[in-house]
Amino acid sequence: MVKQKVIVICGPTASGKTALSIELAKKINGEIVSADSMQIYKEMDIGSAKPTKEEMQGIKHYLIDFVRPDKRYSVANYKKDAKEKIKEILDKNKIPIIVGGTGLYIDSLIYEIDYSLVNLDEEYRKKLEKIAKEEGLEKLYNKACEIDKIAMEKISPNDQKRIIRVLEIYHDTGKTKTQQEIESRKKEVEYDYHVFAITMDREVLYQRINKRVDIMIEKGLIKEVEHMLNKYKEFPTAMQGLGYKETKEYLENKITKEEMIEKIKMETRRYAKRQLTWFKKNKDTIWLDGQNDIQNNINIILEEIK
RNA sequence: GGCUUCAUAGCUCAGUUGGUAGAGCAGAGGACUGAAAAUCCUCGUGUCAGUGGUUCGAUUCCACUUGAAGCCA
Repeated sequence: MVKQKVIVICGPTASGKTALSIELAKKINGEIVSADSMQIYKEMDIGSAKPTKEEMQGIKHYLIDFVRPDKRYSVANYKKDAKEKIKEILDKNKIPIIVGGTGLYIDSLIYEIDYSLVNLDEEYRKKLEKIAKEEGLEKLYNKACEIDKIAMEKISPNDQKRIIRVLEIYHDTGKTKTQQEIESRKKEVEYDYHVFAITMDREVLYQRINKRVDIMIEKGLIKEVEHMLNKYKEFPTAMQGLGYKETKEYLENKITKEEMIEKIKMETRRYAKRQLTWFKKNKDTIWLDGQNDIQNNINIILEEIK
């Protein structure tokens, strides 16, 4: 049986994914599944550059604006939710277009990674974090090395998150991370993914990022963050979003407004760089020039998916 | 106008008792399997303001020039 086509459009922040994907969806009768770890959150509209109703032009968007900022959400949830939405769209005889900048989320789909093998034990994680803080990360690092020497060759003694993950996997399953990763990729990839990535001249991209941050401030990013901080108590992941943590620092009088703006710009530029590094890894990706005319890029996509 | 201080990497500044120099930040490259807008790793040659002088040798000492800051008039 021939696999059904799914289009993926990725690329760094501010590269023009939204505009391109909506034009494409109009042209091919598609619907959009977002792959963005911040646009999932409700009330985080300005800072996450969520597309507005007008921008969407009637094109249906999924996995945007549906999680409370005080809830935890992760790739595992995303993989499950996105697979559901893809199926829904295909059942309507439409073409799913995955659009976003979160590389990890995209990879969970295109490599069909199974996250259901391990359960998250928040209590155990907290316990490990406490040990790291009080007795030193080195203790956890050494323990992780005993459990999974192979995985630890690639993990720095300073990388707390990944060290803890090695221990978590072992704690929950009795298996090493190395074993678990092999098992997580046993399933055959269900769809025929065509991956497109947008790039452009670094200088131009950075200018677009700077401009976009200025616009976010004008649109009321500070008010948006103020509102969130008043409404919710905890932010397991939402407050690590770019623009949000810096605005929070400003509201707490830790930095000036100017420092906040510069910091958001700088961190966003760095983020864009990391995104490009991630997307370069996939050798099957077809690269599009974001400075090209949108119709041009759509033609390239149409040619590729014929 | 006079005096003083300063002029070193894109920025902020160390430093060289005279043997051509190094941090932080910025920037670049990379990694990434349940926090991923997160987390982590690697990377430092620049007419040491300019021109002369002293010296085997000057970014370092001296003179002048230019620029900046401060003080006095």
